[in-house]
Amino acid sequence: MTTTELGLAEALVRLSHAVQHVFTDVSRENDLTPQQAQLLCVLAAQPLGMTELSRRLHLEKSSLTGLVDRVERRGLAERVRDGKDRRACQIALTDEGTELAVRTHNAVTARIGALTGDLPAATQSHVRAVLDALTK
Amino acid sequence: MTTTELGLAEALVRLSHAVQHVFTDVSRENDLTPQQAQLLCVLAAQPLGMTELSRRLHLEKSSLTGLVDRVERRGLAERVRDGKDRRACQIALTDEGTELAVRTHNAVTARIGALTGDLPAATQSHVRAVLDALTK
DNA sequence: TATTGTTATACTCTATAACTATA
DNA sequence: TATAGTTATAGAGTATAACAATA
Repeated sequence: MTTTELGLAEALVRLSHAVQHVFTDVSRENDLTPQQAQLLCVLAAQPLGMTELSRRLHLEKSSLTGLVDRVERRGLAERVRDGKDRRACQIALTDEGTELAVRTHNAVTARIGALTGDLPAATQSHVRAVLDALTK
Repeated sequence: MTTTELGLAEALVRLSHAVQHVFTDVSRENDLTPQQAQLLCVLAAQPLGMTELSRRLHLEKSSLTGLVDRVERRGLAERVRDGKDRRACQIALTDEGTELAVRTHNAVTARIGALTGDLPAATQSHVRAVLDALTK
């Protein structure tokens, strides 16, 4: 039977929309577009070059140029020229950008955590393990 | 402990991004923007007015006007004037729009189903039940 | 007065194609 | 030649504010 499969896929899509809405709302409250917030969250882990960022965000490099321009103009990130390869640069968050990235990330996980908080701990860790396996 | 909660929330966010990418890719293959595809999928269930659509898509009504204009211009949907309330209209898919909505929906669920298909049936239904409860 | 939907305006986001500079 | 990133251009998506028409 494929009923179970289809049902799960649809549940994942619905869930994704719900998460998306939370992310959009939180971004807004922090005066960021969802795209800017996502960029900041990716860069919070480590600085990255344009090509690698493009790959991670599924965006054309030319689309990224403007996005990075705008967060740089706001003082949230900086293009740091690479010493070895003079074509390349690393996009690094400023202190303000890092602070905003952390705040946004925490607000998103807190809001989603509020939804999942009522689930039994065993259920939470089971579902988490399954989802981790899917996105690995 | 909050470790489990946070871990689950983060897993849900990662998963949401993965689903988002699938949705974007499929939309593209069907010559639609992700926003247009989402609109079509919502309308596939039933025609809706602008105010109700705005609520479901988390968009301002003014943003929706242009989105509906573009799908209407492409012949995928139509504004049907309401007989009772002459201010209102229902947005209804054309046959072509319905066909495209179904194709997109099926492609998305198939692609996500391919990811989840390896899971044991019991795991699938368990996770589905949990996710359904979260987005209810 | 309240509600339904649109218009006007200003940005942001995105892709394609062509480009510069460096490797 | 290939790669890193940008520019030019065009269109799509979005919000805010002001508006028209109907309830």
